[in-house]
Amino acid sequence: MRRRLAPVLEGRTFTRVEILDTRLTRPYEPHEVAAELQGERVVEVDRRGKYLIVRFASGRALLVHLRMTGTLLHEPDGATHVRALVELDDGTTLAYRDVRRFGTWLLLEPADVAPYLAAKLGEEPLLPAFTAKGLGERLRGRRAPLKAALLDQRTLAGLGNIYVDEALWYSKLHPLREAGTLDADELKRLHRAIRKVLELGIARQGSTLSDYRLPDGSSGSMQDEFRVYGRVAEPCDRCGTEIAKTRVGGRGTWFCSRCQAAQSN
DNA sequence: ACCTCGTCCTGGTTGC
DNA sequence: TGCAACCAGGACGAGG
Repeated sequence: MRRRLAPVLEGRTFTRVEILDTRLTRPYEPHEVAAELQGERVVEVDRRGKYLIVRFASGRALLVHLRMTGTLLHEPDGATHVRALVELDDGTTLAYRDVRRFGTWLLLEPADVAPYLAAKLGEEPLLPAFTAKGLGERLRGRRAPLKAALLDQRTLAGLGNIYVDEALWYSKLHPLREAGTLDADELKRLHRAIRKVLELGIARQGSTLSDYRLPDGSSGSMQDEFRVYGRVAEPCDRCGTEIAKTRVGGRGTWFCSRCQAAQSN
């Protein structure tokens, strides 16, 4: 999304902003945020974890979190569930569509951007600084299920329910494994698997299960790469055992009970 | 400090 | 066929 949005937004000025959903900018007034955004010029579209960061020449930044069903559409054609509209100085329009209304827009002053993100997010798993050893340090002493620890954005940034299940399958680790008990080899496998699934997700441009779209309206294809997510009773691609479904931390959880044994290997 | 769970929200699916 | 109940989940606040 960031990669597709950057060429559309960078250098553009927000000439008119209309926020249609009062939930989007909570707790701030939609019309006040819209007024503040008007006239801002985009210098960069950045990303941190699951936040899109629209950086303006003023130093301020708009943090967009798409949550479940948010999408940013350039030149939308008859889109439904449009929650905000941005007119750009090249005459084109950016629409924010969000069926479930979980997404958020937060406009931050220059000094607040870095501290806000630092408080909410752990390391970026695709940067060189992210290591298996570092991952071990983040998990050390934690008694929560491994899956729950990985879904916590402060452990590392960017993994959601799909990517955690996929990463655990690749690393052959059980979702209920106590997070702090992984040995060096398991951490190495997990580290590799996390990078693999995120890189695959980016290459496939995300998973379109129903609502997710790229800014040009096209679909992602990561759903075609799923090894476990949503595949209950289908055979495991590695061993043929039927994929199991359970709940961990209130989330649907798919795994192979043979490949991902409860105990360490 | 850490952990778990309920809540928000809508539309698609399931079950009677 | 119609309608109610259920399911999907990221982040956050309450409570343990």
